Amino acid sequence: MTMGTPKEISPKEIRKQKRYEAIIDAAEKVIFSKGLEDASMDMVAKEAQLGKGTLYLYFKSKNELYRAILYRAFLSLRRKFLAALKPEEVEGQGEQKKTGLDGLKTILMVYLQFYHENKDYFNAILYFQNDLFNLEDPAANEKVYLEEGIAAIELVIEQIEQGKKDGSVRGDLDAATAAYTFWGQTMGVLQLVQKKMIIVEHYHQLKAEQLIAQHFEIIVSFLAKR
Amino acid sequence: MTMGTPKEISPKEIRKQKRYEAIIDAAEKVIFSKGLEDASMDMVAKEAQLGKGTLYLYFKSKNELYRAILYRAFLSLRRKFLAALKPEEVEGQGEQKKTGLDGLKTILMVYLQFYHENKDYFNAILYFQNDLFNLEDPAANEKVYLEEGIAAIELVIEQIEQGKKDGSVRGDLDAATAAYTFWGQTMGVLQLVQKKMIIVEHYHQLKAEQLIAQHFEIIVSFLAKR
Amino acid sequence: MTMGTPKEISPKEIRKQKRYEAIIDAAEKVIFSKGLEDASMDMVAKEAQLGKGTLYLYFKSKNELYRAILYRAFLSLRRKFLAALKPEEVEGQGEQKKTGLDGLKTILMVYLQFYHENKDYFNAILYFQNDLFNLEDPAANEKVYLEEGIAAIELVIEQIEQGKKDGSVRGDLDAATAAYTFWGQTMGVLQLVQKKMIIVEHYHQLKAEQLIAQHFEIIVSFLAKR
Amino acid sequence: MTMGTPKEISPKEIRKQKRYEAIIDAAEKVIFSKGLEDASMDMVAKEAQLGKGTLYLYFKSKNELYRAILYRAFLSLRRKFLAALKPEEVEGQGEQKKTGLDGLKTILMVYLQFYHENKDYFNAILYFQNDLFNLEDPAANEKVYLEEGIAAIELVIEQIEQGKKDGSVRGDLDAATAAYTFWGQTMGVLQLVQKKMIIVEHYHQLKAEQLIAQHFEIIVSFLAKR
DNA sequence: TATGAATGAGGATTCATTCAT
DNA sequence: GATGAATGAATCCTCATTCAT
Repeated sequence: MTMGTPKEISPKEIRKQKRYEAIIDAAEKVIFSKGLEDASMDMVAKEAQLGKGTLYLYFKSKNELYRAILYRAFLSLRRKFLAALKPEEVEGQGEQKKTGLDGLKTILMVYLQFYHENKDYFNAILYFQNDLFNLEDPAANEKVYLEEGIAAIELVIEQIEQGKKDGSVRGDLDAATAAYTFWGQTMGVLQLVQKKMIIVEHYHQLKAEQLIAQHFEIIVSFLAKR
Repeated sequence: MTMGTPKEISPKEIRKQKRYEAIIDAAEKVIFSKGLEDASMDMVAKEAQLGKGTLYLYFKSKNELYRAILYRAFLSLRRKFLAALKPEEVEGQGEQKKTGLDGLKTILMVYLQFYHENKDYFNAILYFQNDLFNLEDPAANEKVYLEEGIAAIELVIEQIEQGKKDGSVRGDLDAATAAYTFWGQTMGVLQLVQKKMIIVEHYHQLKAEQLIAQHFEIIVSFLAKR
Repeated sequence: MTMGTPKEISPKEIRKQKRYEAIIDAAEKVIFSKGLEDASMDMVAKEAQLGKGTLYLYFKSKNELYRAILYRAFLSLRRKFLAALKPEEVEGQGEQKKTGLDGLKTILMVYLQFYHENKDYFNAILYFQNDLFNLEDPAANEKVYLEEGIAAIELVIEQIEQGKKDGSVRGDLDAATAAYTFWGQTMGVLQLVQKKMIIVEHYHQLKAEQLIAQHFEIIVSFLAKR
Repeated sequence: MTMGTPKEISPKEIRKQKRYEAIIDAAEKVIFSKGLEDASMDMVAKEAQLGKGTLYLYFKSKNELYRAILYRAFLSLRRKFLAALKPEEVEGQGEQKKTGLDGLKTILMVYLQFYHENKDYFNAILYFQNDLFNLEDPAANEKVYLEEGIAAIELVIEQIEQGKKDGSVRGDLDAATAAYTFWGQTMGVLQLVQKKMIIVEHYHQLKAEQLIAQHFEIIVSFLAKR
């Protein structure tokens, strides 16, 4: 960010950027605690200690503000993926080679961890998942958040392809198809766990961990099959 | 509900029941065409040709009305499951024995068909799935719809257990755990297909059918494993 | 309901009608004192001592409310026309025959009086006059106020035709054309008098009455020409 | 304005004046296309490629900006009057003598032409006409636009007086009174034509041209009377 | 001079629910 | 039982104007 030379960001720009982030911070605080629908722009403005109009200087609608949060959510998720995938440098041995399957397991683990530790961001993604979405309508620059999400999924695709190459993953898969299917399945299971576990527990005495473990097993055993 | 004396339902009761159903009919028409949020009680009342107050004699809130629809959705789904599972009586041969695995495949197929042919009910279920749910809050009698949903899942559980017995399904599964996991995964994949396929198609040129087929393969191959 | 005599308005209907009028009363009070733009529905509701929502039970928009006022304005104007045109029964002599020209003079006088004594209604009409109007958009039943206005103008047309017949008005006129032209001219002069007299007085030391008298003379002398 | 020393206008002054006009240009573009209410200062600033604050260096309010447009409108109208009144120099014959009545006819024709060809400016004047006006409130220098309007009317006054002298116009008129009355009448008829012709056409099958011709006839016949 | 970031008041409308009749 | 009139909270967004830089 502090690039050194070429760009020389003006202090004005910096202040602007800070405020931008501060508004998202405030929005997160309000939206995560009240829910998107029940959070009003007034509340966000108050939380951010800014005039309501100022919010609209930075985000042209409440939805845009939500998308900024979504962007953060996807970005955070992808970064965790990347961090976890980065070959660990174990002391004295250099890099550890990881198979594609290992990578996929890692991603899955990270996802579950993300679900546990970043419930708010996870819910933002979940909300998005359930939102009917029209690709055409928004100006191109508003789709950044979307591309961040796609980028996260592409990491899964890459690992599947890697696995196909290194033999850790069955070779007959279409990587993209499999990746999206896994994605959907995983979101579905976590949604169930997140929103309906009380019922499941009540009627069948199951624990979230069981479902998650089962899901994990299904995916991994499928990938590795044969 | 009116157990005890099965016969002698007063004509009053009958009229009441008819009106009850008529209101749900009206609610479905309105809600399915406008969406839950955008459908007002006024519209439902008009559609049902009843006073708005009357609605509240039968359903104590808009949500209750939605739940009645949800009940129908689950009921419809379960009936389709049952119908498809009923051993076909092929002429002259008596019943066809079906393995648990066959039953599970059938259920999955029926589910997919349900998704295609009953989008409205499917969406009702999907909406419910995404709704934070608190078991405690509603009066006991409002949970009927829930139990109908549970009953549908229990058909899955039964088939898994049947499969374990007849050897068509791997024996190490916990039936309930697997059933809920499958349920979650399936809802997740169909949610993705339903709400985000435009994006998936746009970025990775996939078709809904591919994801669904992949999902089907994952589940079946897992069940049958070994 | 209580049939008896064909019309027999139910007390409910009466209450409804009363409230309807009461709302318009309140709206007039608020709108005439603050101006249409600056009058809020809240203020009207408060003035009417009703919930804001109730207003919308009777008028489906603020504009509709304004139109109800406009209707009253036109109705009031037309009634004054009618009352003034009604042949006076002078004691002992029976009806006075009035020529068309007399009728037109009467209408003009009444209009001027209306301008003086019903400034608020006059301004409502003036505002309407300056409002771009689209015939197509409103539901038919919303145009009642318009037809009331048309009816007022038609009285002018009738008098011109009457005058052509009885010879008091020049015979080469197209009654409708003349009537609308007079209407436009009169509104224009009164608008000037109403809104810009201060300026006219300041720069040319004229009085409203002079302009009005001049206008009167122009019209009458034209009508009677030859 | 800058009388006194006609020469030596500093380049600074020139730049200032240019910018001043450029802002009005931008304002016209925006206001004429969106309407006064719907045009925002932001839009004007963008159109003028200036900072929003800069606008306020040249015009102390949005209204002031509108008045500058109004000034142009009146100026344009008056210039057209002047141009049309200027005695034509027909080749070989020297100047044509024109009577006052001719001049008044000319002015009326020009006005109608102005209405047709400069609808935007005409509407600006119309809007002004309908605006309640308070002579006291504005700083003296803001009334320039007003005086431009007055100047236009004074041309009418002059022509009436000229006509009284040369016998083409009846001698018993008060020139100022008549001029303002004509002005009001004309604005009224054109307002009707501009805003309500759809209705008039709908209910009485009249055409704008008919009303305008009728108006013309009324005025001219009145002026020339006897 | 020029800028443009910040402000915050302001308003029409909808709708689930109640309750007197 | 039926009704439907009444309620009033709740919310997004715009925009003229100011003022620190």
